[in-house]
Amino acid sequence: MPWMVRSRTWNGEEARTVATRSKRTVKEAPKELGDKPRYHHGDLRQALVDAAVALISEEGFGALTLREVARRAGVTHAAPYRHFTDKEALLGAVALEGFRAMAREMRERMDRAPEGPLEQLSAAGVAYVLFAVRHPPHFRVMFGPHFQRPLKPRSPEGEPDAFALLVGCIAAGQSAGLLRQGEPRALTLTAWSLVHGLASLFVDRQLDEAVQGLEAAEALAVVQTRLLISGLAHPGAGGNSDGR
Amino acid sequence: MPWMVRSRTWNGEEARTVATRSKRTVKEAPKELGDKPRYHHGDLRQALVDAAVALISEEGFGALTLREVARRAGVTHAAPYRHFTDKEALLGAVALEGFRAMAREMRERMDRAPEGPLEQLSAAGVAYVLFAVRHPPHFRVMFGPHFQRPLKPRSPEGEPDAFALLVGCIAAGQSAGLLRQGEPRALTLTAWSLVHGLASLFVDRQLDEAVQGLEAAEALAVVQTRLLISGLAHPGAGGNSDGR
DNA sequence: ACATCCATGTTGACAGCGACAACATGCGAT
DNA sequence: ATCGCATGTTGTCGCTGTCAACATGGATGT
Repeated sequence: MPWMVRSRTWNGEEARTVATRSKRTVKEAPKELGDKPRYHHGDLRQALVDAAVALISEEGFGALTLREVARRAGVTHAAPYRHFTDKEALLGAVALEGFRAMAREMRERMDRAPEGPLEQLSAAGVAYVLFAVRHPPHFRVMFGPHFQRPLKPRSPEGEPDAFALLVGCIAAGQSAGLLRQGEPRALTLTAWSLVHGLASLFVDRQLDEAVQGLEAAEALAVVQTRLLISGLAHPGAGGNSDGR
Repeated sequence: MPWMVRSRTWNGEEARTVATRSKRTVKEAPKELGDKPRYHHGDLRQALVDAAVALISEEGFGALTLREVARRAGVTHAAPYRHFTDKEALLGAVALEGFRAMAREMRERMDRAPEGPLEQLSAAGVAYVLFAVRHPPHFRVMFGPHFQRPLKPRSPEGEPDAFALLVGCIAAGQSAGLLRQGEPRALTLTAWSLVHGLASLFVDRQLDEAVQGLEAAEALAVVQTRLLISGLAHPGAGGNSDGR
């Protein structure tokens, strides 16, 4: 997962171990060998988050078990409780990581795109869909039914989240005269719904088998975003005028 | 849940019992009284599906337990295995019921709408969103991450499913000259993504608190569907032409 | 250098869960 | 009236989430 940044110091050897060791018990290695298992892990919290993501990706949501996550991280079954109050808190950390990474990927793709508001909107929408396609576990945890309370998606730092990026694009397009006027929140919801729906359909495998590849997903996202923009750009003649 | 039709014979007394008894143990009533608990339930399969939906609605997904479902249906913990091979099979029955009900609600609203292809498309889209808002447990099970295999959503009988209804509306609008020409599948995917995204955002409570009511949801769905149609109706000038 | 504190990890336990096997019951076909 | 088999029950197993009590060792002040 190269898009992931370590928040604090990270032991590379342990990271490789986590990525390599699949399901075997941690006790397989004698305690006196070269990769000595230190009593204190170093960054167990991040290791648990990574292990949870990998486990969801490999075995599905039904296999997501706090004990298996601990096993993959090389600790005993109660160690996660020193970093997360319960299973839902671990999933909350995964979701927060996802929200931050999605906003970052959107910002990066917008930086690489031309400067026009429409191009920026297209880049943001495509990046939204591509994040879901590339990181289904994060996306599913972020928007799935796994939390009791609404789970504030806003990133706590000053960086704008995905929704704020879309809002900014729409507002810029409107003030530049490139998008139809009107309630900005309605247009933003349209754009958000479209990209979110497309991403959800991809992640939940509701689409044809032909469009399951990564480049196919990108092509489809580009086409859909272009359709969205050309629809939102249309200035007048809004809808059928019957009041029903 | 008045929209639900019983597939086979259904004992009204037992149904009321299931709807009324919340969490108490079935053993509370002596075995010799008026509502004698028959050894054979009558329609335990449907009762289990109903209990699962009610449980998800009341306590959330984390509380969905085969044993609690059995408890609510008034049977012991192993009885569900006579009707479903495992927990996933019970959820599959919930999903199938949801797909059928959603298609039916869409057909009903389309029947009540005016005859034009655009009005039919609008009715289908609004009904799609409203089904999700009114029946979140079904919607979440239908499109959630709860199944290992893709879960064919097509209804086995001859009735058209939700996707087929959208396809038909788009094709009719195109042949009537009311929607832009082009690949029908792309336009259909646009419409599907929009309504699916809007429905998902509603169900997952990602929207502002102000738009959580049922009538607010319907108003928003109407606005969004109208935006979609006016966007798709625009005949030419499709998008920015740079190849990125 | 060294004692000490406390964040971090371990061991053990408990109730609840999914799933299976063996058994019991009674509806419906004969 | 009988009786087979679909349907429901009882008992069990390994696993899970969570908590309490205990163990370890890195950081800190002197």
